[in-house]
Amino acid sequence: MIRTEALRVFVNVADCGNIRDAAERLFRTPSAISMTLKQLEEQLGARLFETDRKSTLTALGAEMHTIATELLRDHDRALDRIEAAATGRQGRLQLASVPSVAAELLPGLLADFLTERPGVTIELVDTDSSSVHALVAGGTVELGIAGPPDSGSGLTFTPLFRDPFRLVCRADHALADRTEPVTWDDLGGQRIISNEAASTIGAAEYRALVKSPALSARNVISLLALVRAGAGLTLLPRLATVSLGPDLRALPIADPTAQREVGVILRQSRTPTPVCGAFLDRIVRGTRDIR
Amino acid sequence: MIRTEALRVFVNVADCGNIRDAAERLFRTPSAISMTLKQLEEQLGARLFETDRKSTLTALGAEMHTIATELLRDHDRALDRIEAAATGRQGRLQLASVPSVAAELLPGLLADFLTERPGVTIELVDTDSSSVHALVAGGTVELGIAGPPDSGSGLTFTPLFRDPFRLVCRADHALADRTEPVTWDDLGGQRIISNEAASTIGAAEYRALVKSPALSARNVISLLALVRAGAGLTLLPRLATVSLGPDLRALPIADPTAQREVGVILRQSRTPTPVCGAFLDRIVRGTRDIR
DNA sequence: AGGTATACTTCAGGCAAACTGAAATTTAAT
DNA sequence: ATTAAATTTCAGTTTGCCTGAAGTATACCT
Repeated sequence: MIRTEALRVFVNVADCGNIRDAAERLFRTPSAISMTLKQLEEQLGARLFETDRKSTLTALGAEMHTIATELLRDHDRALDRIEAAATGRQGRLQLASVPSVAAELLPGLLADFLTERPGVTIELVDTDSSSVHALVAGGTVELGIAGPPDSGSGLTFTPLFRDPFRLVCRADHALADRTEPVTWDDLGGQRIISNEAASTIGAAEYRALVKSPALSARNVISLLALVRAGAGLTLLPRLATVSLGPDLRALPIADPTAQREVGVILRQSRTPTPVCGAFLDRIVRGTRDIR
Repeated sequence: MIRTEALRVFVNVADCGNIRDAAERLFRTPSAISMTLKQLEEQLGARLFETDRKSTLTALGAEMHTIATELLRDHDRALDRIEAAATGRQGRLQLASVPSVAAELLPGLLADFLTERPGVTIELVDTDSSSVHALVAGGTVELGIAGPPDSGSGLTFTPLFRDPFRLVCRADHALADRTEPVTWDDLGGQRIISNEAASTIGAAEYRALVKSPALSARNVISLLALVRAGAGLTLLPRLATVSLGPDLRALPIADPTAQREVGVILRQSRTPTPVCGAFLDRIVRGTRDIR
């Protein structure tokens, strides 16, 4: 069997015009090169060089040189692609995230990641937590960033950080200038606009506040528009409130259980691609301080 | 370094869906396959199969499978081309020959040769002996079939057979019905049309006959046309006379030195291509009986 | 032409890598 | 739970490449 490395030896000797220089290039001794060349010629049953001074190729040698050079080029290129795919230097990363993380955390992380890995392509979908779960479960997206999924969904959840809810109200609202954290009692009689993120709040007091089907919104933009319009108040994770306008306030809440958990969603028994794995490391490192 | 054979192992296992079958295909034991696979995953730093039952690939494994399959296809194809070139199964053979050999001997040999080696291309030039030498010396053609070249021309000559000259005359010529071989004396007073082949005849008597610049022709067709027209007689190698029409005769010549030597012309210190080498064998075998 | 330097090949020994067969472990199935 | 099958691990052997030294051929120089 003709070894690829024997062809590489041949091409190098042909290019150098002598064994000594080729040996140096290949970090071998001349004797090793000589033996490899001899073996190659035996396997082919024909000579590749005119004399044993390797300065001139036979006709077959010249033909071989063309074919082997091409072979090695393709070979090295393919091996590089494999290497790139395996180390995550190259590949496609499809991910879905809840909007707050997508807007506040991911941009910086993704920008750095792409700069380090020019061969990587990223596709980001931002949507609510349950859609993130669905996209990961369905394989549309490899990685999700959202709250914990239902058990038995075939998904794994790796917690990243916890994020306390805040009360969002207009700057001219009665509660806006409170210095103390807001209690559930403070919200008695207020109209609360429910939303998907806040629905994970387990506190019975909150449940009572949003029990009746008053008003709810799915999208953060419309949610805030409703608050701005004076339609009511809402609760949002802290991260979703960092870029509110001057006309709105985000007030801490006294109940420490009013928080959401954000983590990474993956499909069970699906080894992540190397790109995904690398980005995962990056996310964990990038959110360690928030935890 | 990732070996090509390791990739072949991987692709086979992926295709078979298990190690045992792949081991059988590759004439290895399952343990060898297992170790190669393990080593490959270590070199990549990532898993290629989801479980250690090799039935499902990871995302990286699937990507690798695509790349590696393509790599192996190209690799095997290139190696086959090399093999074909080295064994003369494929390639181009450019050869030049004197017309008599080209017309009488080569057609059969070439036809057989091409049937055995479908990948081979042949280009045949037929011209006079000295042009054959020039074409070989100039590299236009790799192999020549002709008389011996001048020494010092950088050509090698391998004798194939000797071919006695015959006297060509019209069927109604006075000499046409002779039963005895023709002597130089018989030709006294006859007009001899000289030609390149006959100019190698060394006999002083013949030299005397064609000394004065009477008539000469280069091409066999025109030479015979002249004889037919009654312009004179000529001497041609026996091989060139086997297909004369009924109106011409080819008479043996008494002088045993009136013969030409035909052989193979190659460039000195140029290793013949494998196709050429193979055809050379064929010529030698095909002309052994004539010698 | 002869001597010398250079280039290549050959040889023997060392060493690393790969393969085999047996035993252990893991996984799937009844 | 037990059994059967598949895979991995382990130890030992073999294979084959590489090195360094010695030998041979070639080219260059005087």
